[in-house]
Amino acid sequence: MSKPLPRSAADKGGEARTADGLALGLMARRIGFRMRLLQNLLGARVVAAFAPFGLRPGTFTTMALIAANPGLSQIRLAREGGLDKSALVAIVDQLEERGLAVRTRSVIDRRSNSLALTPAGEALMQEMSAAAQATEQCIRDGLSPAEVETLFELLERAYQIVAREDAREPPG
Amino acid sequence: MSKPLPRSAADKGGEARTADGLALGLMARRIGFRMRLLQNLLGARVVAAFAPFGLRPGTFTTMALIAANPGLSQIRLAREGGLDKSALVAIVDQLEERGLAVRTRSVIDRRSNSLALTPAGEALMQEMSAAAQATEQCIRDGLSPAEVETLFELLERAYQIVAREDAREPPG
DNA sequence: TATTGTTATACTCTATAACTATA
DNA sequence: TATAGTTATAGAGTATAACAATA
Repeated sequence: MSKPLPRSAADKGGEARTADGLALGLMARRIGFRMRLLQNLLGARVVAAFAPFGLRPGTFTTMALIAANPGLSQIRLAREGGLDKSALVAIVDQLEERGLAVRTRSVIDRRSNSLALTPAGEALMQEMSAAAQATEQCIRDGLSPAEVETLFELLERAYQIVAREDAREPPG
Repeated sequence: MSKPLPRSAADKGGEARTADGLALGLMARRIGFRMRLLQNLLGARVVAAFAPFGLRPGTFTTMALIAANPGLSQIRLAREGGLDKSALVAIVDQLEERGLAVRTRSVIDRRSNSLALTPAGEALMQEMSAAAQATEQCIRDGLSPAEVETLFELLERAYQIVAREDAREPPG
């Protein structure tokens, strides 16, 4: 408690601060908090970028995961997407109403739905993906290509580390 | 659109997937989404770690920012913390009721409150900070010290890049 | 006239439990 | 008996607007 924290590259030249000059204090060395600061900014951009499409970020994520995993069931999508299965119902309803996705009863297990995007859904997803990537383009431009890869790699490894530990002993 | 994405270190050996094997598709190259995957896991851990204290993560963040910025006003704290000023009233109320923080009218501008932690608030914040750091310890253990520093540095630089661009042209 | 803190209100998300049809 | 999807409902979180005190 009395030992000083090691001075990191991230706060050399003084204590780490927000863009408006607020000191981060104990939050400076919290990975989760540092990610959230960045996501607060990116999230606002994504909401604005998706507004013309009339869909929310979570709905787009749902579309992208369906597209990448044809025949995906709602229960699995809910678990992986970090939302409740009941919350997903409204999202899939909305996608069906707009003709972007379809539910078909699974022939293997008739309790579950096989989800798939329609061609219109595929097309819209590609458009929205481009809009979403544009919100992060400044990061790709401001970092070197190698640094961008390093960021992806470190986020991936951190995620796998935590997921593996959770698998042994869930947090909830 | 027809150009294949460059194969990155983060998804070498095949498409990037969640811990449960779901393909990420277009989300694989989204910095915001990759951070959110990790935060979904960390967030559940932090909520569990804070439950014994009877406080939520946002309340702890508020305490930490007050501690690092003595005399902070509610309006500035709300702006920086990414929440509405009206939402902050309930949080500060709760901190005052539990004797963890105090409001004093600013002598410079009597419209604004100067926020400060009480000694009890300082002590609890230190305890909660240790509990929060413990939720991320496996990442610090699983990555090398240099990699941890690189992760902090890249998150910091990405944040500053986006914040600087937002300052020129806000997204909302 | 603009800003800080507050209150009230409405809206959205989320969490929980129950219900059905299948297994 | 357990699971996938659905529905209903209640609680928490968030956003908006209005107000009093102060600048």
